[in-house]
Amino acid sequence: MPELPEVQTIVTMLAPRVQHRRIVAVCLARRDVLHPIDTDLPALLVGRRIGEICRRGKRIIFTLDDSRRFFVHLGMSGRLMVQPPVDPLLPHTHLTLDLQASSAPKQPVEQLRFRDPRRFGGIWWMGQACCDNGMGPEPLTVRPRQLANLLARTTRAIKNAMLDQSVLAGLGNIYVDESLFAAGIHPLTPANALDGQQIRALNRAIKATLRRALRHRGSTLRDYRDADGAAGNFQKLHRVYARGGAPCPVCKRPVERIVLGGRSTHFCPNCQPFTVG
DNA sequence: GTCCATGTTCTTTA
DNA sequence: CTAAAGAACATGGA
Repeated sequence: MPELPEVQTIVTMLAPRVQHRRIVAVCLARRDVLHPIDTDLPALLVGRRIGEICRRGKRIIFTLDDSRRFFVHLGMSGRLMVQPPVDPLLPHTHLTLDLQASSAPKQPVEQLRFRDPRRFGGIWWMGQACCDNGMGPEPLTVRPRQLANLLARTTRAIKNAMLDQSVLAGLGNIYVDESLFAAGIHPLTPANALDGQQIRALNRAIKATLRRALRHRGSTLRDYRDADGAAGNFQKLHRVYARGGAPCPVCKRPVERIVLGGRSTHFCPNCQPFTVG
């Protein structure tokens, strides 16, 4: 569910609400969302203050005041919300952190809650480690030359290459389809067959698509909610994603839906012609 | 009952 | 051997 714009929206909201607050209690409802599974989370977290919160790919990285870190990945259905303890605890709430009230600007005791019905997401204890191993560059800042080098290394369909987090970290099914449409590139084009002009178009399309999605607070198809439980708005502006059969917003011919790598892929055959060479 | 889903990782195939 | 394709994971909604 959550791709870069959704994850970034949550991080931006979370930062001012949890930064510098002390964790006074930890409730882990089930262990299998925690990695390594035998991590003693209460011992590591209780008494610590939360420092910086940042995003890397689709990961939300929390740095503690002892410079140790953990990250949360939301998987398909994960949510992170900040709410008062009196709010009813919804099913599939796997982790709750009680955050101390601060005295200065009157701030109530609040809880940071992680819910994830499908449990594709989870919490990863990092310690002092860096989590960049095997992760591709950030799509918002990757240089065209770097993008060209990454894509030249593989013959896979460009759609599959862009979904690979070791190529680019943060894109998912929605933003790959939307970026390829904006760039006018057919999703089945072999990644190493893109010419210089297509690479430049794709580089611009990825950044423009992500920035627009960020302005609209991400896409809510079904599960995604921000840190206050509010839906995103960008789904209303999708041009091809989940619009199979609907008219292309540019040429009005029907958007096509195919299955690629076991996942639905949407494109306009007219605006994204298949050309190799 | 069936099919489908925003992600990742392990297994199988070429 | 490597790269790529496919299956599996768990739950809920249509």
